[in-house]
Amino acid sequence: MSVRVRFAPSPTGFLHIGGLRTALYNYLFARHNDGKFVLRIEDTDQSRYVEGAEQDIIDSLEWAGMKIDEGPGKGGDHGPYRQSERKDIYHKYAEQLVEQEQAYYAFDTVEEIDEMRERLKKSGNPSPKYDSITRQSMKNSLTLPQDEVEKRLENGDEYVIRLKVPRKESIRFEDEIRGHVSFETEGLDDQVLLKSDGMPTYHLANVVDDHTMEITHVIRGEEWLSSTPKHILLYNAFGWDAPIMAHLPLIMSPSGGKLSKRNAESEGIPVNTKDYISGNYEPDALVNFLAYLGWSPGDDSEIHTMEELCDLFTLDRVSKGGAVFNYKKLMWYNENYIREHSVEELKPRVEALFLGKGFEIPDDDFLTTVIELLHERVSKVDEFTSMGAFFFEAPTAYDEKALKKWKDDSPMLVQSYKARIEQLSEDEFEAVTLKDKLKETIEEHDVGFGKLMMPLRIAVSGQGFGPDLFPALELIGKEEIIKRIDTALNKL
RNA sequence: GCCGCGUUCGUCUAGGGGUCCAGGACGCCGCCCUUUCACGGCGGUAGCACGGGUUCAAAUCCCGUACGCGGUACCA
Repeated sequence: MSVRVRFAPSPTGFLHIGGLRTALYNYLFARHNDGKFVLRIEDTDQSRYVEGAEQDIIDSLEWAGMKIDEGPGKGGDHGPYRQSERKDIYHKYAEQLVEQEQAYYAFDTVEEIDEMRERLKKSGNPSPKYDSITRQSMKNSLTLPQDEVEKRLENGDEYVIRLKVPRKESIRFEDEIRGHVSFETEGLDDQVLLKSDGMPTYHLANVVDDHTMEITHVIRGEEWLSSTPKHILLYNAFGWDAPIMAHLPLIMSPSGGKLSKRNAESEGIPVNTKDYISGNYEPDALVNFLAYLGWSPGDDSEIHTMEELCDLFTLDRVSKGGAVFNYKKLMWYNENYIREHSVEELKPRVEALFLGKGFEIPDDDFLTTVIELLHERVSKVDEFTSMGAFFFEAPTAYDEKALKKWKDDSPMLVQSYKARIEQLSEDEFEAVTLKDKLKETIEEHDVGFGKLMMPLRIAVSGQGFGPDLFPALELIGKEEIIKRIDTALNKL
């Protein structure tokens, strides 16, 4: 049987980075096994539906380099791939369960259920359930006379369909990642399968879809582990074989807890994939990083392309414990990938970034040189424009920290250097010569290299760090450099 | 509360009874390279949650405790 996996997010907002990793593991597993990667949109909660979320999911997957085999907009033999378009299917299956007496209609209002729970709580039951005991005193097709049930149905009274969860039964299953897992049905509510708005709940829709879409492996976050017995119960009720389950460890925030908008952004970690896109992160770096958050190939390797990851990925190497998101490691990956990308690869993106900042690029050689000069020093592609702005315009301000290196003798030294390079013709204004002139200057005044270097760098770029200075001076050109030195001498 | 899952350096992890006084990576620190900033190279720092078993031998197996996380909805 060929492998089919699915990524099944709900369109309730932008795609979360944890969701992206779940998608990634599904994708890697599919590719590794020559299987299919299906996207299914779980839009059964109309109140939480967010316009544009589905597109965001699709865009995010594409950006990260995951190709969908079947899904909305893409098509396939198992559609539709949006749950809101499969209502009839769920109805049919829910009714089937009622007929089989494995489920029943319930007419209780939310208020009535709350009341029941409150009452039981007061009488000492800490976690009251709508279960095999309490359902006997509620308004449902198990307690109401047959004709009243029919009348209510005909009248169009609101109802839900609930699963008849057995009273005391052990549900055991094998999880690919965790091994043996078992739950008792005691402690489970009679799950609502069909909501009063006609939509299925996650549990029903998920099971029906996974079965009808012929999903072989369910790879999802650990937050679903305790729902799995409900799903097993459903598979059993339908007489279907359950797919193989694999529950992934959660991605945690450095401050503790499941990575969420709240606890992540306060740590400087973007949570939505779109933030990584607009933040100019390298998709292959993020993918590499995410793959290693909860999985490792077992050797000492760290850097792998998507293709290599597809090759290496197996579920038995996924770890069980939650993994804390390490932003610095992500940045390390990002730097690595930038360095691995050639100047030619980088060029269009960097050009767009510079243009976006309103800088005019004189010619292609100029851009090439700028990128070459900054290539090894940049950890995110947008730093080309922050670190490299001075190639295009004179510094508008001088970095305060850098200014500490602007000492009493700095003006004199800079002045002295300026006098020397002013003598140079345009042709002579090149890196080697400029460096020689600096040597001459420091020798004359008997000071160390840094004594002149730093002030010069500050005068020209406004910063205390940056690319190799002499080629930068050459690129910017004599006239402009002299001008910047004069300005600095004036201001500082 | 109840149920479930987890726990190896600060973080991601390797390791699944002897080869482990625990290996790699990020971070941090130091040195070298570079008369600048980086890159790079080299080295250092730091860990088997705790307590009981089982065994000649336990990071590895079992039990318990602690801690963390998740779930407990007509949300997914």
